Amino acid sequence: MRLKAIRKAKGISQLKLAMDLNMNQNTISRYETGEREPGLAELIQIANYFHVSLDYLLEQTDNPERNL
Amino acid sequence: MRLKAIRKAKGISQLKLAMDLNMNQNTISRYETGEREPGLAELIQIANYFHVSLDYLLEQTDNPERNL
DNA sequence: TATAAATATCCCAATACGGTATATTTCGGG
DNA sequence: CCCGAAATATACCGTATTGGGATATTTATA
Repeated sequence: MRLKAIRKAKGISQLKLAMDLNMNQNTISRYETGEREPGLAELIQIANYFHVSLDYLLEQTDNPERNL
Repeated sequence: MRLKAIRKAKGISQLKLAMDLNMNQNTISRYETGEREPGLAELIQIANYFHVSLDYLLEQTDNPERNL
């Protein structure tokens, strides 16, 4: 999860992000420390919030040959 | 999850996929029916197996303006 | 250095997960 | 058509993982 870096790049706090996404601050913290994993719904919410792709968020080097 | 469609396009069975990924056949079935959600590790395994992006696998319309 | 903001951790009940086993559906050959 | 086999879905169950409230710790600022 590249969450922490992305969030900081946007200069927003865990708390604000959490509130915007109707989550708990500690949940965000746990995602960032890797103590917990987000479900797919949360993952997508986060990606959409920051306008980043899931591959980017999950640090997948975008595979050049893909989709189908 | 666009898993079922992708898998069928490649013409492989749930069982073969499951064995290739060291998973159980019913686990694949559950992902496809939506009864269960894969964790991030499984998700990435599957995307890599089929050489598709996570966004594609999760039916995210690749956001044109993205990644930072 | 005191206070506030930001982030991490503890404990817990609830849920979601995967495995084995089994049922159901799909499909090709006779 | 019908039967058997392959493919897929469902039931049950023990366990692991999750998120929330509360709180501790760290970081920043005045």
